[in-house]
Amino acid sequence: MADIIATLQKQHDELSRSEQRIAEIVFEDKAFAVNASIIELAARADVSPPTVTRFCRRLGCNSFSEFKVRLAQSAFIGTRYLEPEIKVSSAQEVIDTVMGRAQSTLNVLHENVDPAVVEKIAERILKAKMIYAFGSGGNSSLFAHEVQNRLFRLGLRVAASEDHSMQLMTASTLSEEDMVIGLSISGRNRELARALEVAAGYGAATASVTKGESLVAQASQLSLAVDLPEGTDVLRPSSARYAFLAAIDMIAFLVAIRRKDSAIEPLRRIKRQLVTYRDEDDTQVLGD
Amino acid sequence: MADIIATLQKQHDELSRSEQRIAEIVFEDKAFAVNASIIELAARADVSPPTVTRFCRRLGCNSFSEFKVRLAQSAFIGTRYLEPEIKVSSAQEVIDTVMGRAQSTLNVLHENVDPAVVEKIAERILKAKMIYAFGSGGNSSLFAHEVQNRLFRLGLRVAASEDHSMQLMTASTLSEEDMVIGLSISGRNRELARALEVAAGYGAATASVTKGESLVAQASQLSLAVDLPEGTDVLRPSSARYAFLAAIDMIAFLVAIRRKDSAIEPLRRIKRQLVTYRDEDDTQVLGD
DNA sequence: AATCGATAAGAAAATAATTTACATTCTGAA
DNA sequence: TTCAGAATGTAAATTATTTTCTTATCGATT
Repeated sequence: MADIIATLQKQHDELSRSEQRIAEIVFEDKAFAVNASIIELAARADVSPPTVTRFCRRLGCNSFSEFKVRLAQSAFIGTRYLEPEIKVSSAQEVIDTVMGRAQSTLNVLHENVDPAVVEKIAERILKAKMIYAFGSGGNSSLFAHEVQNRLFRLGLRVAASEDHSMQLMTASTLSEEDMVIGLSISGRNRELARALEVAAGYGAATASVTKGESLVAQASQLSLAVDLPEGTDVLRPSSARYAFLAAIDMIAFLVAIRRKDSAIEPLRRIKRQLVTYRDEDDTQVLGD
Repeated sequence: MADIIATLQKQHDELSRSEQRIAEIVFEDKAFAVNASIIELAARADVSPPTVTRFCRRLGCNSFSEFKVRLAQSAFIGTRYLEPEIKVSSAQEVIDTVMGRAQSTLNVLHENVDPAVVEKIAERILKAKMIYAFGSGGNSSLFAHEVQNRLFRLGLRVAASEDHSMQLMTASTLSEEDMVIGLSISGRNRELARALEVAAGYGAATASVTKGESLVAQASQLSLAVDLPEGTDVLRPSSARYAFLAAIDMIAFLVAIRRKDSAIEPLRRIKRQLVTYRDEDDTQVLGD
């Protein structure tokens, strides 16, 4: 069941004028919307109650109260994120803001992610003899290491690189047995796009997790689109991080499931090593 | 406004017998309670509707619908995702599972994070002349780099290390002007705990983001507790990642706000370099 | 420009949900 | 046992919501 605010944003253009007015108010003042009766909300939007009911139906709810419940379930979390410039100063406000943005970002990804692409990338990973994860810049290099971190636990051969030159050189040594996964938030990493093309030129499979339609997306055979609105406030932490982590999570999780039997043994071994070495409590997280 | 489920548990003993029966049902099946009408809920608890109204009032709500809204807002609603073993096989199920766990993990963090500690760590970071972020193992080393990635953008001096030996050697060179931030999911990283103690021994400030009460937490002066239930299924991706990322996000965000004026300039510079070099569209994410 | 069809939106009626007011039934202490 | 007070239910009143039906609006077509 999708987040109602996300649905609201997505369907905004398909709403009638009155409905958009309701949407506006809901969006602007969720605290009001969540507590108001249908009559109050209708009055404030200057429409009739039946229009509000129709508005709820259009959003996939059976009734106004179902709408309110769904709104309450997401409003709490999402409130702050969508409003561009909020005054934030106390620690509690920072916490709420960070959480709100993270949640909202994940919701946006959830709404837009294409299962077919996740499936295809996972399948291709399973076929590869060796996998290279490429990403540069503070964030995307992190993602490359995350890919490595996740896949090696499944007993796959995988290397990560954040170095453009290494990426390019590596790409030119590949063959049909190899696969390159490119990571880029912006999708404008020219060097990465080049490396992907070179790799493909030598027969390697290429995939990316990046902005849809971007340079990097176009340079790869498979591309999982992660499209997120990024604010303009320079102080704003890039909440895209959560979405990329989740995207990688999805791919890795599916790979794990698809090769379940052969994946358990490497994990067991890693775990045993860590436990033996560190202490006896084997509930600890794999590899910290 | 307190969480309604928490209120429910706290006031449990002061409720009458019928009210306790209602509480029971709400607690057992929140999904039902949140969607049911007062009549349905009353019927299921085998009480009359007015008793339900009285129950709501006792919990500090003015009406049944206010109660429902508060219930829907309760973070506990999200915890259904934490239920251990769901059979997952299709890509869509994987996506839903990954998203659900990520959201739940974030909810748990949101519930438990201590704003005072976030504030203290941020304040201490602002005082330090140099910051070292230490973490090892696939996940925690990622977090160390995340700390570095976030703080250098604010114009702070920061280095990350995932190497135990380097951490220990570095720790022994520090002074009052330095600060070490230790990252560990499990909190059982003995080498990290040692490095933190050594650093403190030489007068450096020490903080950690790790499991509460753990070895690493005890070894540091300030510790932001991130306590999450970790499943036992070895195939399960560690959703703790999201919570740690968020925890770091909170600290970095607060640091950014506290030194707002001086933080904008470094960010502006980083951005200008990237834009000039890469392309003209300056909406791209800082550092990809 | 006139007309048709489709969609949107409101009015009023019908229905359903919730609350209030009041009556009854318990419970436990004197 | 009896009585005060709390707890609960019944039924009425109120309020909220939805349905049905009508009117208005807009755009396309002739």
